[in-house]
Amino acid sequence: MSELSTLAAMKLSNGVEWALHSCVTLSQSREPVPAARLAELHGTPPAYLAKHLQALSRAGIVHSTAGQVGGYELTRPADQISALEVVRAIDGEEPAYRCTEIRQRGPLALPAERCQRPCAIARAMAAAEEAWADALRHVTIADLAARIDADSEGTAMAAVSRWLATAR
Amino acid sequence: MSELSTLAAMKLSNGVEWALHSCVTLSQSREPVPAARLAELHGTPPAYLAKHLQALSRAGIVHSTAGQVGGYELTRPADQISALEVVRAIDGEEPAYRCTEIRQRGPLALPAERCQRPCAIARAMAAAEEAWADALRHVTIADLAARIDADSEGTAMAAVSRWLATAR
DNA sequence: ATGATCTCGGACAGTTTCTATCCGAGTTCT
DNA sequence: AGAACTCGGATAGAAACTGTCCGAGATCAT
Repeated sequence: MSELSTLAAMKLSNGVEWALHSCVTLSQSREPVPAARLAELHGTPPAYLAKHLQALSRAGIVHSTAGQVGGYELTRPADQISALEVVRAIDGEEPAYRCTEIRQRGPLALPAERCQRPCAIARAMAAAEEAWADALRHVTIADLAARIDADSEGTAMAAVSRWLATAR
Repeated sequence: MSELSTLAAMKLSNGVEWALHSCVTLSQSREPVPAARLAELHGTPPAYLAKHLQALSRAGIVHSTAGQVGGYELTRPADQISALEVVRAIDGEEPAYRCTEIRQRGPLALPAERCQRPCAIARAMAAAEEAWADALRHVTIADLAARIDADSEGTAMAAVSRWLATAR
């Protein structure tokens, strides 16, 4: 009788973590930062991180510049970019719970005309996701940077700025 | 310039929907209901639904009985089973966001002794997931059944009970 | 008591999604 | 104008989800 529990879970794409850290890092530099440099700082595969940065670019969160002095930079001040925007840019806009209209199938199927409002189960799941989104909507990249700095007693962000400026 | 958006999203297992509907259905019957019968009612693949019902059984939400008059039944009153329990049973206990400790990697890696508290980004994501869980924790299977019944003006649950009792 | 029928339970493939990588298009500096 | 460096999308590999099958166990009829 082994307590074999499946630890699958509502998996959030791994790139979300890298994207959030990248945005916090970018908030500490006014000059464009190449993807390879972000990958080196975060210890992640360069090519794969680049793919996620492209998603941020498409979402209008960062702006990319090509060429020798190119790289990525935030399009707006860090206090005007919410964590929710970043998560949605990487993970997609589609809700986690997708109702397949079970009530319209089987021997007790309801007619479509009586299913204009989402079913109660879908409503409950949507409300939960809205609570999740609200929590992330009110957290900005600037907030995250400030908290990380506080955790390190004000040394972390300065160290990042210093590292970004050196060894270009 | 096609607005090609990736609609991947924090995908929640499809079986969550079937499990929630199954629990609502089981709340309308005091006798065990076979998996094949639930699948017929919901219009889902019988064998695959059975797989998810096994997960509910392992989580202690339903009790299975073998044999000719066997099937699944709820282990507790429907007002003592939260939607969160059902979702967790199917989708797993692991949080959606998994921190890989980026701060401990790269040239600016922090020593492990200064990383006993989760990093600020992980804390923000955990808080959002806790808000999501709270919303689902306060919704019971009985609530869902009552709301579905209200949506159909009090006919849906009676129809389910009637269908379960017939054509055995 | 025995056999047959019906049930659940875990082990077995197919398909989609995520992970990871490479090379071409465009831009800047020499 | 040439060279070096950057982003961008198209291309393989791995993991997870989706779907299915057959065996183990229990109940009812004989």
